[in-house]
Amino acid sequence: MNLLEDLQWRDLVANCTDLDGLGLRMASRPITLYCGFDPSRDSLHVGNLIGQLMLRRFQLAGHHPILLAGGATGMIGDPGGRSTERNLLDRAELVHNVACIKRQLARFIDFDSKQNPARLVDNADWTASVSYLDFLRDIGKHFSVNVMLAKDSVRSRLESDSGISYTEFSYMLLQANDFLHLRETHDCELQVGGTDQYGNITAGVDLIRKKLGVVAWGLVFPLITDAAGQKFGKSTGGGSVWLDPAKTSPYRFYQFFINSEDSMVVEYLKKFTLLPREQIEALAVEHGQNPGARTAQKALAREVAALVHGPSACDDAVRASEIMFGGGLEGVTEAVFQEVVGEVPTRDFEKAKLAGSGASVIDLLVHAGLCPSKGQARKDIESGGIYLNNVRVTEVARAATTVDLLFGQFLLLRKGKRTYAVLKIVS
RNA sequence: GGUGGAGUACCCAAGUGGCCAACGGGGAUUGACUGUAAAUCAAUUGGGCACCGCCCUUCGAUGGUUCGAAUCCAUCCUCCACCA
Repeated sequence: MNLLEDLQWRDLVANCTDLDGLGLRMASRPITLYCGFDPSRDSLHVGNLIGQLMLRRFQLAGHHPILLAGGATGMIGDPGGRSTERNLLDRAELVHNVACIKRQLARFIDFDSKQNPARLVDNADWTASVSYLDFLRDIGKHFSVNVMLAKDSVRSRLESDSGISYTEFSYMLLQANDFLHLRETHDCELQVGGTDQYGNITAGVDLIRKKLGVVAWGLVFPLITDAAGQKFGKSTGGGSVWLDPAKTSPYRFYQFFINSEDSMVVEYLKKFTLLPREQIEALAVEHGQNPGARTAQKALAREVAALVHGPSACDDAVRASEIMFGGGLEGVTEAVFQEVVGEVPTRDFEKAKLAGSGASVIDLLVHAGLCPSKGQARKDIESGGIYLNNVRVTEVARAATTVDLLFGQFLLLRKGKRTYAVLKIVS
């Protein structure tokens, strides 16, 4: 099974400018491809994983991946997939975001391969210096406004109340120019992205054909949704699932995938892991026979966490999960507990407040960020949803004192079955 | 530009002088069940407290009428529909 067949089996091919032609081209010799990443935030999230993995899959098959950080296009903003004009980022913020994202991308893909090392480029490098007049003459001349207006990303915005600014309308040209530039300087013949990028990608393919008279390909993957049809990783209560361990701890990241729904887990295994087909099919069979064992979810969470955070951090997350959901804290050593502390949100708390009659659990909950208000904290306790050191709190007026400290400096708070927070006592 | 209609809590949506912190639904949080599920059932869902009761802040904005308004009046802002 070749790469394209594998991608199709994984349902990762939503559209392609010329699948047969691309297949023939890839069969002859390695191809260079690129995928762009949006620097509108200072971290990528799980939604970006598919693109990164796509590059990784190509790299493993011997092709040459290029990761593009949108330092220039980020100044403009892609009009696709949104109903309103976006706020422009200032330059300093953008530079910071690009730097952060570069670090994340670099961790994911092999830059040291002898055969086909990945390369990282920033479109600001070739776009920032181009003059407006040159751009209009050399690039803009090749675009028909009629065609641009027909693209979904533009049309949906024209029909919306907020309309579209000239700035965002121009976004497509910039992305097309990126592809052209990479075609000329890096012999890059393929661009991959999400389906929402298809219009921009075909704009680049057309531009390359017009300017250079050569063929280029575009391949887009479907947008991933959860069982409710929501955008993947966005509606998780706590906001987006980020790749940055400071934003979403490896533990929470692992938990996110562990909680994948039965109906989706096989699809996720295909799309979010590099596991071979045979292994995924075996997991699917096992999952079908005994979904309660959740072997598929465990395999998925472990694979993805290891890819994103490394095997070591992944092991810690697994161990922390076993402690959190394995029952009480009996027999837990301080060393193991320390690992848990690293995986759940931790706040400092002044030791003096625990003296005498102590501090009320209600205040601790609010301080730890587990409850938004004292009233809510009180209600949570009344409904039996609050645990101190994994023991249910039955008294609303329960106060914590130094007697409750674990290992002399921690208080473990829990709301519901799976939401934990740790207070670290400082003097 | 003309005429008509609408702005209510996270979202949708009742309420048209006191019993309204405001029906109902969705979402969210918690509990039971369970697989750290799904489905189902139950509770909670503005904030504070000396918490089975009281206080404060909310119904587009600002003023006003009234013992008392989300509900009446005036002005303003914003959206929508129809006509030009």
